[in-house]
Amino acid sequence: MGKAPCCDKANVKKGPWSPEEDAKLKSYIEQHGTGGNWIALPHKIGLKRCGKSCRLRWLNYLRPNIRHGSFTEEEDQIICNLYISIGSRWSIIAAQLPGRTDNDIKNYWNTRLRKKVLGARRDNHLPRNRRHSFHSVGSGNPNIEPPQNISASAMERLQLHMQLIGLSNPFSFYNVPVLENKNSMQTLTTDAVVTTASPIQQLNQPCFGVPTCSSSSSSNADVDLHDLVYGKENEPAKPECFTKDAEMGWWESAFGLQTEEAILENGTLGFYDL
DNA sequence: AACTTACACAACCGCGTGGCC
DNA sequence: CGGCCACGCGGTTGTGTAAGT
Repeated sequence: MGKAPCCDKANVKKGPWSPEEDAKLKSYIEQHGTGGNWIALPHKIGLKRCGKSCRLRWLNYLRPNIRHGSFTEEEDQIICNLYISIGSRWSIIAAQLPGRTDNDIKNYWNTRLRKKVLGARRDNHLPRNRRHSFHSVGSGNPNIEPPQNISASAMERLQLHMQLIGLSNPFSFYNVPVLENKNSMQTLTTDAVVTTASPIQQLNQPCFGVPTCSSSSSSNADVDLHDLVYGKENEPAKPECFTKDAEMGWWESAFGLQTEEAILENGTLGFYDL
């Protein structure tokens, strides 16, 4: 017994929205709101669309103050930092980028930013259901087999993290017996990353690649996230928010919207799910 | 010019969660 | 307390188009 479908699939239209449909939905919601019931909404307007589809269209496209178009360097950095910290919690990441939708950010990460950070990939030749799998994430070394019990997302974040702390081979630690299984990995994560400092403190550490206020932080092998994304050459001026007063954490200066306490209270930071 | 490949973005699907009865 | 339902989220797929051959 499966879950009941949210709508009568035989009688709903699928595919791209027409301008007429957009106009209907937009004008109705602007006048009446959603009424707290997306399922009923398309019937009220006379749209042959699933309520879920209406909701998605509104949230991702029709809603006021939506920003489309290219992402700024500052947004790139925020996305990268948060992805490392919390993984693919796109809605949480989107909450830090006013005007951006989770869908937008997810697409942007999957199609462009990931390549910027982790290197170009050529996996479109793979069947759809094999895209985004771990092996295609560009470690560049086919001989290194990742452990199979770690999610692709987690591995990707680990890889990014390793790049940021300057390890040329992101999987080199698999040579260490104690790290060969996920439990050990969890131990590593828990002991070495999560509990040694508050998440905010961790993020203020160079190893998270955050462009700290002391931009000379890149001692020895540390790699600045900005360098990773944009390269060291032609280094543009860093966003002001990342070079402000040393007393202001990068988090506060970058996000401003939420205090560290609020973030911690919301449980939105930490090195999740590795 | 025609065809193929790669890319970007929109939209769909299925599942987890929380509110309500 | 348990079941139902709608919502929200993240993963995945579809589609249009630009770039390459």
